[in-house]
Amino acid sequence: MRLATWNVNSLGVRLPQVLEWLSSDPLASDPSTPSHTGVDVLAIQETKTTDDKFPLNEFIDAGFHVAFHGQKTYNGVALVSKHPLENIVKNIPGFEDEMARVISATVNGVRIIGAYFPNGQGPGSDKFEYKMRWLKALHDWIRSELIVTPKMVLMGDFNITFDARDVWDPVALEGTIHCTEEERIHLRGLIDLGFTDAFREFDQTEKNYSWWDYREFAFKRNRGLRIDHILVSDQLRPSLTQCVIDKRPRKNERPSDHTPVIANLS
DNA sequence: ATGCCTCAGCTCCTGAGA
Repeated sequence: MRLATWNVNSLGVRLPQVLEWLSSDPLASDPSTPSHTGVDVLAIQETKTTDDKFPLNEFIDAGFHVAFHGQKTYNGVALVSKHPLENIVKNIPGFEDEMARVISATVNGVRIIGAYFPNGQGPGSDKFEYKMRWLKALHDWIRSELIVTPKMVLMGDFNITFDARDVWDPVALEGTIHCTEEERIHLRGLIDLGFTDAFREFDQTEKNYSWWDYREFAFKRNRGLRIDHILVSDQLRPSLTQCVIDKRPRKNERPSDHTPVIANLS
């Protein structure tokens, strides 16, 4: 089962790119790819669209099942799947939140959680405080969910780097948003529940990122961050065979500032 | 340089993103 996550920064703008990407072989550029099929489940973040305007028919016509949880202007998440999506849950149960950031469903017996973690703006801000509360709520919820469905994938735009390898200039950006110790403690807290960062299970080239600022030719200069992640639970880890970042969509015209991350489960 | 792009919306400026 091939899984992917992509912050599209407006599905209204990026829908054609998403459909094109889904219909292509997302790993064709990787010589080690074992097969040539598209993704089974794609988690989308920042749809920036209300549910009544979600392009449901476009995905259905392309042969996909879809679950979505949107809001006006900001946030919004969706799961696009070749297989039926069961037991759909929106946001973190018990955590009061007007923002649409999480959507979960079971596919082929695997619990899949797609999430758009808060940005957090900067340490000391109200938004940073919200990010910390949200991360705590996510951790407590995932801990209990893992008992129910130990085969679990948590993927999305985490808005947190693991360490210096995920940061184009770790010295200059130390302690800034996405790179603070407080955020990384929460990220490691999720790992400690029994997850693996799929990307680091495999040999990767250096300076391998999933997001680049639109400004100052950041992509061309590879000034990026790795903030989009796929975490697989301990029960799924033995079946993990590959994890790559597909940089090709970042070269599109009118690209998202994020690019997809893909993991393969045998 | 609380900027540089990009996107949505009570749209020709502002807030937010990361």
